[in-house]
Amino acid sequence: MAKKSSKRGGATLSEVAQAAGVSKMTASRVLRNANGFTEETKAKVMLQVERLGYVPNRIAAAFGSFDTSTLIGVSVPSLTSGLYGPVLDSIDRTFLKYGYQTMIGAHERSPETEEEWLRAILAWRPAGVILSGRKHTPATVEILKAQAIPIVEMWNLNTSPLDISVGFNHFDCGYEMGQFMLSKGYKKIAYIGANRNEGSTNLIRLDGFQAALDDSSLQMVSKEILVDHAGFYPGYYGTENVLNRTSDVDAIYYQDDTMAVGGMFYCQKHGIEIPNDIAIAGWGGMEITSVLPRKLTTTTVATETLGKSAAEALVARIRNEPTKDVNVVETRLIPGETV
Amino acid sequence: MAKKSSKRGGATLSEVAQAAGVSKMTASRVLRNANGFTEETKAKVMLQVERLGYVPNRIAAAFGSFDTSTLIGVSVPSLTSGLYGPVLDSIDRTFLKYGYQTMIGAHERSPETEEEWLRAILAWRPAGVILSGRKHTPATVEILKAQAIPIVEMWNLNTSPLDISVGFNHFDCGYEMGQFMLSKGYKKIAYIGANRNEGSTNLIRLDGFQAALDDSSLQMVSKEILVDHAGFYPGYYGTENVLNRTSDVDAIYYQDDTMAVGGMFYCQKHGIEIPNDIAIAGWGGMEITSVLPRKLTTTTVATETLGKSAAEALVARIRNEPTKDVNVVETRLIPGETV
DNA sequence: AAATGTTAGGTTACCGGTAACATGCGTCTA
DNA sequence: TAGACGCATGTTACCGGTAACCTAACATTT
Repeated sequence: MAKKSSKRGGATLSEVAQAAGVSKMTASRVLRNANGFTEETKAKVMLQVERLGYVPNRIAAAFGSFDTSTLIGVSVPSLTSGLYGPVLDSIDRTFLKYGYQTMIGAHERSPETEEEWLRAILAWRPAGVILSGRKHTPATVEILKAQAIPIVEMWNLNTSPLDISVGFNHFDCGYEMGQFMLSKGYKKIAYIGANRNEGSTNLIRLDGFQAALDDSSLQMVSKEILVDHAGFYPGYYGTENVLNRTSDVDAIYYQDDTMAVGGMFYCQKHGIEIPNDIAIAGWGGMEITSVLPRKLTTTTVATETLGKSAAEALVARIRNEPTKDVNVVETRLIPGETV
Repeated sequence: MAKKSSKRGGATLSEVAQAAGVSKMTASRVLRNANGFTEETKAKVMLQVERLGYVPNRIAAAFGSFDTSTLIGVSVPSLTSGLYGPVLDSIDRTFLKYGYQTMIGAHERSPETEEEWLRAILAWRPAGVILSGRKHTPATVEILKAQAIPIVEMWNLNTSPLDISVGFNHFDCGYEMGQFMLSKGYKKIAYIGANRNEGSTNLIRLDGFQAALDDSSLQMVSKEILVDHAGFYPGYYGTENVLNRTSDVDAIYYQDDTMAVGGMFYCQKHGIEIPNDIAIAGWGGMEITSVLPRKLTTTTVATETLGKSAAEALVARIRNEPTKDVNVVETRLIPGETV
């Protein structure tokens, strides 16, 4: 009977309107809570909405008028990392509160994947996008300019953002930790990290750390950057590498807490005392630090705040409310007991 | 000049077609790689696509014909958990390979949030959805039936799924671990977990574990289920609670590896030897286990496989290819050295 | 009482693609 | 060589909402 069933399941607005005995425009007004209808009319419409199990077709709505998009694209390097999870949770919750849906993509730390993802997401005409990572392909920048939509660059603080930047000052994190280590008298300092590509913000922390050492004219004794995701095992393994190469190390700065914990376990296994034999420090203030036998020296970052701020900045920009272009999210060095 | 600029940035298909000197239908065919055009025509169209920076409007496309949706909704309890991350990464990658976009939502372990999210996502008329968690509200089930779209229930194995189930057999995981502990002679066994609500699949593992104990007519000496996310600190804290309550415990089964590690740290701090004084076991085979001084007794789960299988099953169903309704993803008990 | 404003509600056109069908032209077969 | 066929391409209608505009009824002002 149904000729092709181009329509699936749900009723359409017209059907709801017809059942309620009003025009579909009136039904539309009721559902959008625009004004121009009586309580009585509203009741009639809502009754039919309920009865017919009407699910609005956001596609048609978005199609008709571009300003109505409730879609936000969010790109992160990875969903696996311990730190992006909380940020995404926070972003997701915040946008939900404001009535937006998020479409998350993982670009695996490659600007090319990011570009590919961006093309896909822009095809859905989102109201705005959140990007992370510091490098974009030239094409990415071109496309974004052409579409002229609000953009938040998140995670790394960018003083000349495409549009809005919300992030941590990674350079300062590294610099501060470098100074802290130096102030404690360490002289034979190593760095251990793990990166999949050049654009990673972790390297900015290394730059800051290096700068602190440079300021004291101190050479780093060893630098190990594994081609891998940051994690417990890379930390363990990286430590092994560094200590096999140069036994003369008195402090190690790790890319993040998971790697630092990996290093701690290596030291524990090999009878190396922390911080007497070797001092270690991480970054991120991850949950595991709360159970370590010795409080880890690290930098805590407010992932929840970052996500919330990024989302709120984007919403404000979408709504043409005033917003700062550059937003720093606070980080705090925790002295701990391992340095 | 532009009257309202309802259009943003990009060129439309009509503009591309006009520039190429063909009808928009022909341009559409070229872009969709449908057949019915010469190489020469294709070249003309592609040239203009390139020149004008054309980004197709997926909304309009999806609007016109419902079978074309390339959108997949994926719902998980949380983005923060260490285990869902890899699953999502894997899902995302797999769908990308098949030309679908994913829209991820976190439902915070509440069926009500899941329902809310589902309504939002269905408004976008996705080609299919992946849900996790075992409980859905009655309304959720109603809505899904009305929409008649392919569904994968993921994470927990469900022998009578709404459509397709891809998951781990949590009951067996628990049962196996129970048997394993019993086979090692432990008699005073406790369980420590952390849940935010009733629907959590973790409780199924507990059921299985309990069943193994029941089979040997053994009573659990203590059971601690914190109202929290699973994590290192809840594991630490839960252990403290249990051991303060009953010192007479010789083995603890934890909800997952993070909690087990938290417990390990508690024991380490209090001079409790593992496994001599207390045996511990976790679940998940998380990355941290690779650096522990003593190999953790746990159950490894193939998160990558789960994500890939879930995505592939959904794609097959969408394309009307044959698919099994119930797909078990393997789990493996790792004896380790802590039991 | 006429002019004016206000408000609920209807009408029309359109967003940008794609399915379905129509057309026109060259090629092959009987 | 007529007729049938195949193939590239054009034409039309439509998807489900919403903006913009219009109308009619009633209230308010002068």
